[in-house]
Amino acid sequence: MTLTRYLTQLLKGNTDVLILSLLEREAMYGHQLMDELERASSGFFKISEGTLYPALHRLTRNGLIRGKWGEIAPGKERKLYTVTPKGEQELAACRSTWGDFATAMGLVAGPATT
Amino acid sequence: MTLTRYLTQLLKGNTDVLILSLLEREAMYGHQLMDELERASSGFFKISEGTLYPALHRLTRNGLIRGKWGEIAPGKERKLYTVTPKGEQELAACRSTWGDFATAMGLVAGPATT
DNA sequence: GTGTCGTACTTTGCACTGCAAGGTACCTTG
DNA sequence: CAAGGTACCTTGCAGTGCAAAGTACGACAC
Repeated sequence: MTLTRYLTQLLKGNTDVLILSLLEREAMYGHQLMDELERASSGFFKISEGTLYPALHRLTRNGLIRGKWGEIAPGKERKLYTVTPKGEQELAACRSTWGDFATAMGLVAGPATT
Repeated sequence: MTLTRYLTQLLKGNTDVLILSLLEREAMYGHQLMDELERASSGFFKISEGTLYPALHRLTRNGLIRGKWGEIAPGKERKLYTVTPKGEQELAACRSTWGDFATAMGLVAGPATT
């Protein structure tokens, strides 16, 4: 399906924004993020581990989030991620950019007389 | 600038949709598409040749558009592209997908209390 | 205890796309 | 003729999503 490919490309870049948005609400660990993302988007977004973990490491490397091992329950160690101040700024900037982008898309591809 | 990188990633996949949308209105050739895209988006989208031509060839290879050499004026040969029926269908599908994607983005990253 | 399963984290290799840069050809203008 | 602009094409690199494979550990059944 070529539509699947389109979706894959659409996700590019937005993965980081989605992760930051979720972490802004609440600190989470990897798999929790995957589940929350799917639920928050009503099942629309389903990212795989091969997408999520590299993204988390990338965001960490860029100083937008920070991960700390912690015990979420007796005997349960998880890597909890939180958004840094720099991450907050970046997220705000990306939201603005996304708005502009969506507007421009509407101008060009929008006049769908559908 | 990391925002520039974000924009680059956002464009991924959408290049094809933008090109199809413009060609749906009117047959055009390469450079004309670059100019029209910039104008139609109020200067927001500025794609380079290295993005445009490979995209045109990709769309042609997939049977979504068709290019024919023609004389647009005495002594001026240009490669004019038109959208095929398959391209029209694809474009409609992509528009629908784009709408769903934008909606999902709003659900997750939307609550910008900015 | 042992085996099996599910959860959690990580990494590798591939596929796709945008883009800077370089190349060719033609027409126009000085 | 030289210089510049327009138009088309190609190459090499960078960034990202993803399938797949690997490791580790706790929970459960037997």
